[in-house]
Amino acid sequence: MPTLNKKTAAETTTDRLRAEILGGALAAGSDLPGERGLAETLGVSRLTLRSAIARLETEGLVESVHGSGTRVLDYRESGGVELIGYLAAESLASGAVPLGLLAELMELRRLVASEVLALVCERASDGELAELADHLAWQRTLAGDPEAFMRADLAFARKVVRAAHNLALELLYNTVARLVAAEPAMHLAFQSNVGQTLAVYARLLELVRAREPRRAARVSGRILKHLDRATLARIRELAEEKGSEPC
Amino acid sequence: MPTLNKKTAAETTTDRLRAEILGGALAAGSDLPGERGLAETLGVSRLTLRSAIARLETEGLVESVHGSGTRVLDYRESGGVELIGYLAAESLASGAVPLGLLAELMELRRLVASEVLALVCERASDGELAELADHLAWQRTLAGDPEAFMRADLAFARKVVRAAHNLALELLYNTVARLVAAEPAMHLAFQSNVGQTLAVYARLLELVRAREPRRAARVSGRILKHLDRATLARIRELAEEKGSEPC
DNA sequence: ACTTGCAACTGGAAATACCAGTGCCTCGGC
DNA sequence: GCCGAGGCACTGGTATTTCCAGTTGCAAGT
Repeated sequence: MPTLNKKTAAETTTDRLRAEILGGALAAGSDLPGERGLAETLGVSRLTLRSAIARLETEGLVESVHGSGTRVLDYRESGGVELIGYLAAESLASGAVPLGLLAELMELRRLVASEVLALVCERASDGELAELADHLAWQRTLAGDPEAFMRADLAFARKVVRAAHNLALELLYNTVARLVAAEPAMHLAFQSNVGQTLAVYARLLELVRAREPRRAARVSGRILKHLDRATLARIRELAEEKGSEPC
Repeated sequence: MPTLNKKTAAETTTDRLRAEILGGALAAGSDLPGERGLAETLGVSRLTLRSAIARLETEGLVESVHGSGTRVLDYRESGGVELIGYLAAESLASGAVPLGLLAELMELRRLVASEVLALVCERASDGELAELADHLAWQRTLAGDPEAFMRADLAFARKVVRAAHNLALELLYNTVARLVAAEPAMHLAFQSNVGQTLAVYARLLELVRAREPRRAARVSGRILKHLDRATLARIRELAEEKGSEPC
């Protein structure tokens, strides 16, 4: 078996520091300890630490100033979208029932989706729509395999976005798709409501076929809202089951 | 005067490699030269090169595999949102008239904005709305100073997004705001249409005050579409003027 | 012809030394 | 006593070197 689940030291360090920042252990506005000292504390070389810090800097969590130091920033003010994944995964893993951030993420996805569908109405070729239908038929056959289903689901979303013919949207999709695929905790959201999801997709496809952008945006928004609500409810059920089982 | 415009070597290297990838000089699917050789070619230490590559990896432009090599990826498939800035800036700087990507970015911003405004209708407190009005009055006084106006504009957008009470949306805003602020070429889009922009903001504020989400989404979408079109036209004018001047 | 294993690549990590900004703190002049 | 200039002790940034650890492919032995 090839390399598996083996994170590099730099990644591990990045995750650790990020968790401490998002968790509040490293307060926003405070200064990070010096690289030399911190490296020793964490048990890694200064080099590894630096690459971790560099990564956090691109994520908008810290800011390094040559000669001065490295300051922890407020992620609400400067954190990038990539953080959603970590935050949502945390809210899922903590077993907390609120699931606030996951709900907000779903809301964002929903809002963008309804607008995307409107664009698809206007711009997609008949060929692209046919391809979407084919994909959906194929995806239906994967309902039993959660992992494969998730990949198919992401691929479907990509095709939809691509049919909107807007590169900016496609790049945004890439970011979201990556974090969803990377965070195992997020997979739950895909496995918990397969049947209803497929049914909704079919309805959306019909909507798009009608080529009425305005209506598509409105109706799809409503449909997806229902779907998300059901999915969240299902996730809560599962969490409670799991929580009361091992006792 | 303190440090100014002084990019670190790693940043310079990152930009250079990114430009070659986005420009197609380094074809997607091909392998990057080995780190040792490439470092010498670029005239930097292997360490600096590595940090540049690490950054490109987080942006989804390349993929490093221990023992194998570093492969160039197709940014359309795996590039993150952050790339929009570089791509848009390039399309602006190249003087090309199409401005395709900038238009697509504006479209994305517009779609999200109209949905955000709908949320603001539902969730913003009266205090938040009042604050928005105050901010707008203040921003009006800055119409003469492009730099300050841009910052105020970004701050206004942030307040609007915050009033939607959705953290995921706020993080998305952070990403977009950062790239806009970082790319000088993008500032043009803010300076080119100040008067109309302020007028539009005032109308949007009225819309939100009416507390009718559906209508706000619909009308704001239309208004912003007009504004974006006018701004693009203005940018084209400026580009042509500048293009035919130095001859 | 197939398998096995050993190089010779690749990237990952470390230790060390040095460069370059910042800021405090002291010392000297006023 | 106050104020400013300079130096020193931090900070992060870069370079160099050495070694570790996967991956790949060729080549020798079966």
